[in-house]
Amino acid sequence: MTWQDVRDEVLRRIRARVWAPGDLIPTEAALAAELGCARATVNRALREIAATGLLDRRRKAGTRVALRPVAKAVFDIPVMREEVEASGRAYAHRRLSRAVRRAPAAMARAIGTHAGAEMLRLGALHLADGAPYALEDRWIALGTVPEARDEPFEAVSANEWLLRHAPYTHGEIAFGAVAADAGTARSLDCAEGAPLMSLDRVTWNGARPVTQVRILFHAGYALRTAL
Amino acid sequence: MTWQDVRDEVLRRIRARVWAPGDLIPTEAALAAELGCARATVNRALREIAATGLLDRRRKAGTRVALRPVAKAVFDIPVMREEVEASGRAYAHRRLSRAVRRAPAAMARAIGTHAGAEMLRLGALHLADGAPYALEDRWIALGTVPEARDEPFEAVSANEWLLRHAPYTHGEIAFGAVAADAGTARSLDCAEGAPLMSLDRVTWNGARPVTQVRILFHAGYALRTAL
DNA sequence: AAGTGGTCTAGACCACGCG
DNA sequence: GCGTGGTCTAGACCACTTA
Repeated sequence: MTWQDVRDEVLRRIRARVWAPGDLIPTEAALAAELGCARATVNRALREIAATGLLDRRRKAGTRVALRPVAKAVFDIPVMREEVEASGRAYAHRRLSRAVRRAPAAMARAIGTHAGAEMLRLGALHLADGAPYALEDRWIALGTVPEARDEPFEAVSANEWLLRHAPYTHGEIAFGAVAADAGTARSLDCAEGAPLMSLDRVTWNGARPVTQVRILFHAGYALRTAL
Repeated sequence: MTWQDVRDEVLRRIRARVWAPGDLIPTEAALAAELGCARATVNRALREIAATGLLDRRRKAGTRVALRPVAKAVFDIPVMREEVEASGRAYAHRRLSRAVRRAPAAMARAIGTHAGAEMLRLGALHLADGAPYALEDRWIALGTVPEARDEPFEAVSANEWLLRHAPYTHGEIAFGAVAADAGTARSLDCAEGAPLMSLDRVTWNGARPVTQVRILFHAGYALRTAL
């Protein structure tokens, strides 16, 4: 009886409505005895299921089948090179612009720095087999990552450079839909006003802002995963 | 030394570049000895870190700091009622249409049923404090879920009903961006051509298709998570 | 106060996959 | 072949939460 076996058996009972949504299921000790394995094995199995949202576990209260399973899905955050190469195409990266700027007020608020702080602004285009894949508009906090000032970001993409040189402790990410403006349409070779997926990401290292980036994907891009 | 302590110490060393990307880190046994805890504790910690993509683990090859960390993020799949109520607004649901139809060829291909199979097609609008929140276009496979034929889906939303009556074993989900057509714009109270987030989901119970749904969110909707 | 999940330990065996 | 991670076990103590 491996923990995977226990997990599958528990899932089977949930799906077969042996344990209906809202029901309290047996304790770890009881299941271990019934299935003939150690309590730790049952614990591992139930912990994995709870992580998918199908079970609610609370000390003393026990384990219940979730009333309304909050489906959770793990998405791989796009790392351009991987994503493009995984599809069998050649990845390339072109720097469009590079300038040291003072943080506009809105950005300062968003990342928690003071307005006017020095930042490096980078524009870049990601390509798959030469075709536009995504357009990137990035701000790097020079107060946190001063070495970025001396990096041209031509051969190496900002994303890959930052992964190696600027660790972060936490961040936020959001996907949305936006209409392509004229410049974006030109870069991504799509119609002006075309609906595009956008990705906004902000990362911090402790209390210090590291980078803020907005990526606009080519028309037709979708974020996919299995359930 | 709890597994969280071990995890934090390992993360600290990765961030401090004690172990640089690509480096082989000590074995579980070595770390357990160094940190003064059981190997199982180290295993749990490393397993958790590996799940976030920061470590690569392979038997015999050992554990390495990921060269290009594939960031993974867990998103809660929107369950309308929860999402709306979590924001402090009142949830409501309005059925727009209901009809038994034969599966069009494109849909049959997508979900793996035969063209012409009987399906229940439902249109619905989800509301938050009376304002349009999302527009739903759903097809339910009557061959797999015959009970759906007798359900009006007026009081209960299709999503909530299916969660209780039609278990699924696996599925696919995709987020994209689309432009609002005239009908959608009217339903969601936005401009025609406005960029909207779309969610497409297909689920199966074993080899049998259960349901296919496309949801279009109100303009400005974004899918968010913390890193 | 007591029951339940959360975790640690020490030891063991196994399976995979480099060399 | 053999080193490394993957997992199981049996027992123990702890922490949280609810009754």
